[in-house]
Amino acid sequence: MLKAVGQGHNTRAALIEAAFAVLREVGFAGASARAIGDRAGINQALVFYHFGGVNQLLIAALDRSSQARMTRYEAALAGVTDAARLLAVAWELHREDVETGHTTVLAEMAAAALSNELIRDAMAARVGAWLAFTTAVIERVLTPTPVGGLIPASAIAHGILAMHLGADLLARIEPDSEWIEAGFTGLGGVAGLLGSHG
Amino acid sequence: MLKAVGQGHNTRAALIEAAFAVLREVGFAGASARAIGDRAGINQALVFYHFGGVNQLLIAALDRSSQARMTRYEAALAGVTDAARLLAVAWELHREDVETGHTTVLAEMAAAALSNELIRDAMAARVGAWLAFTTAVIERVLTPTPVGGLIPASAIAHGILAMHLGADLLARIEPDSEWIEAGFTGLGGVAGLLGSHG
DNA sequence: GTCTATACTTGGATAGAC
DNA sequence: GTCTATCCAAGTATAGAC
Repeated sequence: MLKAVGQGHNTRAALIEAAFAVLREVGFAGASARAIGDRAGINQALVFYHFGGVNQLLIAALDRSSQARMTRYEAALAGVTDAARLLAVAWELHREDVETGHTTVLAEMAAAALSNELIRDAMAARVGAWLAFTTAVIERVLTPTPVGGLIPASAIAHGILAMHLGADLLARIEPDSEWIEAGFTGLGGVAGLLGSHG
Repeated sequence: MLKAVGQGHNTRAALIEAAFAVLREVGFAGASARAIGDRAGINQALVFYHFGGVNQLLIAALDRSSQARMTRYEAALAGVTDAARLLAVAWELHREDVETGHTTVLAEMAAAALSNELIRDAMAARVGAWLAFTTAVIERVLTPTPVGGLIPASAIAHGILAMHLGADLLARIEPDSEWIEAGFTGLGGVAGLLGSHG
């Protein structure tokens, strides 16, 4: 099964990386084959040769982003069982996501999902995986606390993902993002308040 | 100051309404002058005559949407002072926003703000007003409770807006939105837990 | 596998008739 | 104030040379 590919793999990877960068910087509306090709220093025709279309390339970029972050999240949250530590790690992971643009790309693809069936289906698969993962973590950490019985872990997971995406949208307009840190530390206080009589 | 305008006002209003509808259904990416004109049964050239460009029309639609909802919110939240009632009213208002598409339009414009300065500035003004309003409500209701001292009202307001927008993005992909109601009722339970020893 | 060239489509925007 | 006609720019997609 030796495939005598030359530059093929490199080009594919370069296009995926460029697609990610363009998606991050000018969003779905600006993510044309030309913009991505230019960004990668590669002819726009190769977008169609390698991926069959622009949206398919964007989905490939989403997949790579999502997979990379999933590995990171799994590693960072593996041993976490108490709520205080979960908040600290989650805060760090969120910051990483925002700074590296992964959240922006996810939010842009979610926006694009409104009118594009291909993207919507691709997003459904990825988001489903994230919800399952987050629900499992929440369940593990929150079940023994008093909040555990009040809100289903799955509902909390949905809320976290929504907040994650919404925070990115908000940051484009209101660059002052201190509220997130205030929220994380404040939640720690609330957890203490609840724990003190659990 | 009698302006002898004939159809002008009607046309402007029809275009704004059509812009809202298109934004809601196919998002910013699909909101072209032609799409909006067709939707209104009006020639696309009038978009430029009346508004100077597509983005300006979209901003006018955003403004109308935002203003209409602001009046509604002010009326609905005027007399609310306790947390349980706030949750109930907020849940109803959120549902209205989602069903009528106001949230989707806001989220699409937020997505567009990434690469469009005009839209970003317009959004900044509107979002600023919403944050101020929400912060005031939160402050009034939450200050006397134990949570009041832990998280600044402004941070909570940012979180609520982020969740509002994020929930809309999520709903495009995961149509199952029961988690929101579960979250609202769950929060009521948490409030009770905190109040029982405040 | 990559490039150039090109056909085709859509969208922004303006000029000019009515 | 509204419409038709039109120009121009940008984007998708394919064919064919290398």
